[in-house]
Amino acid sequence: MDSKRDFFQDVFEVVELIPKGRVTSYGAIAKYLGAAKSSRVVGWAMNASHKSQLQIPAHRVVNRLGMLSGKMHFSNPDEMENRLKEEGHLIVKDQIQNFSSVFWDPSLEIEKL
DNA sequence: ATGCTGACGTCGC
DNA sequence: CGCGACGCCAGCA
Repeated sequence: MDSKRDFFQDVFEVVELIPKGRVTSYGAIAKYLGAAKSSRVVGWAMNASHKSQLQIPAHRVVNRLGMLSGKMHFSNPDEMENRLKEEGHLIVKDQIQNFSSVFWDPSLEIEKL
């Protein structure tokens, strides 16, 4: 079965599907993949996203609190915050304001094939 | 080859 | 209600 697909690959596809102006959390992706307890691995996938040739908008992925917990891992920490601001998000203290409104739940937006 | 850490989240006390 | 510990998977020393 293809269910053995790489966990990272699934994460990459979901993250790529995040529409501009929206953000999601590691846990949301993990749950969508059926691994709510593997939220850490989702973050790890983001780390690999830089290695991947695919352009993964990792800046659109934040923690449950809407905090840019992974900004420090970007080429430039300010890049994540800057990009989100360009998409119309308001960042205060490295935290996305109005996070609930811009939150994008894959399990709700993406139709299961 | 083995063990620890790491971009989180949930459960337990 | 607040703090602590565990779990998950993969990369790296």
